[in-house]
Parts: sequence; C-alpha cells; structure tokens
Amino acid sequence: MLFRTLADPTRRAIFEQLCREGEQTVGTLTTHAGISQPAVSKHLGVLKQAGLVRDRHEGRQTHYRAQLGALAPLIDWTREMGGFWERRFDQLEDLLKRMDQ
Amino acid sequence: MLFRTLADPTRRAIFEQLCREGEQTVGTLTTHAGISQPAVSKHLGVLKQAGLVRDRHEGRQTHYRAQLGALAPLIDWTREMGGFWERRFDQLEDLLKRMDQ
DNA sequence: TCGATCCATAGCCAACGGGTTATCAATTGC
DNA sequence: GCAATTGATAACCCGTTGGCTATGGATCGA
Repeated sequence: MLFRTLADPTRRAIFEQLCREGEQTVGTLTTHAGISQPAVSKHLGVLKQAGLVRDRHEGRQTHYRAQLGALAPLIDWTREMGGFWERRFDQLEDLLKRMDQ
Repeated sequence: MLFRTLADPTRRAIFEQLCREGEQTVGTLTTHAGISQPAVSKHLGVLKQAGLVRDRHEGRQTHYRAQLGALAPLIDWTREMGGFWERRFDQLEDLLKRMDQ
C-alpha cells in the first residue's frame, strides 16, 4: 500500500510539501500542485487511506498534515531486506570457514 | 523510479525472494511467482532498469541477484522527510520559547 | 545434428490510474 | 437571505501497465 501510494510523483510531491511546510489547506496545496483541485482531493484521499496524512476540518476548509509515523513500515521493510542480505552473507562466511578447516 | 518499481506486489515479491534466497535463475523465480515466465522476465527487466537487480548469464540460463545498494535513495528520502519534520518542530519550539519571554 | 530447454521479445488485451469538467453540500461574508 | 468560496464526489477519457500466448534465438544433451 505504501509503495503504491508513494509511486505517483504528484502525490509524492504533495506529501513532501506537507512534510516541509506542515499543515496546509486543499487550496494552498492545489496552487502548488499544478493540477485541478479535484485531482488534489483525490490524491489526498489516497494519502489519507494509506495513513500518510490526517485531515482537520475548520469551517469550509480542510487542513491536511503529514503523518510521518506512517513511513515506519517502509523503513522496516528496507531493514528487513538488508537483514536477509546479511544473513546470507553470514551463511557464506560460515561455509567458507568450514571449507577452510 | 524506485517507488514505482516496488509498487507492484508481484515485482516486490520477486525482489524479496532474491534478497532472501540470493541468486536465482529465471526458471526458479517463475515457479515461485505463480505467473508466466514472460511476465517474470518483464518484471526482472523493470527491476534491472531500476538498478535493483543484476543479471549474470551462464549457458542458457540467466541468474539474477538483488542489488541492495539501490535502496539507498529510498532510505535517504525517508530520512529527508523526517528531517523536514524535525526542522519544523525546532521552529515551533523556538517560537514557543520566544512567546514565553 | 537434432530435439529439448531456457529465456527474451513481440503483440495483444483487459483493468487500473490519474487527469479533466460538472456539480453539489457546506460554510461564510455582505 | 443570497452570492461567493471551499472542497468532495461523480462521470468520463485516455495512457499505462501487468497479464497472457506465440515465437525465436541460444545453448545443452543425446
């Protein structure tokens, strides 16, 4: 889900801006995104579904902010891949040691 | 490019297997992938283009292995996002300090 | 040498995704 | 109360993508 959500450049740009600038309204995000407001809303919906942003309603505007903790699974995944690699390396090392005897 | 490449579950599964099991032939990967061999080849092509795997030809079979270093930009990106967040937090802290005086 | 195996490529198709415009509900200012 | 603003949703269009089958080139075994 995370990878798919962050795969789109426009959507990633929106998320990055929220990380950089903090809370932003849909209108502000739209002016920077270079696409129509409905398109921005759609992207925000996807980001929200992935847990990457949260929204807060204030009158007729909606403020969105990045939810950085949602990136944790991504960090875990990369660590896991690295772990697999290291484990294989250890096995190779063991094998070489046994061959050395 | 990285996010887009890893967005597809099947492709990610292939990459994960290469991380777990080390070098694998196209045939072996195909048996585990549950899709046709051409589909696997296509995925491997995309992974290769993204730098996530390298291939080695040996007779009529092609061995693929994960190139873990290619994940570095991804790790950098998450760190950058975290950095943005912290900077904003620091600014907020400063602001509160000034208001406290 | 000849059939079998392994993999890559080509060509095709259905589904998905990201964009648009149109519209509507809710809120706000006059 | 009414017009204007804000953002979400609906309906639609079209390019991309991930799957398939068919095929061909290269290598290996007999």
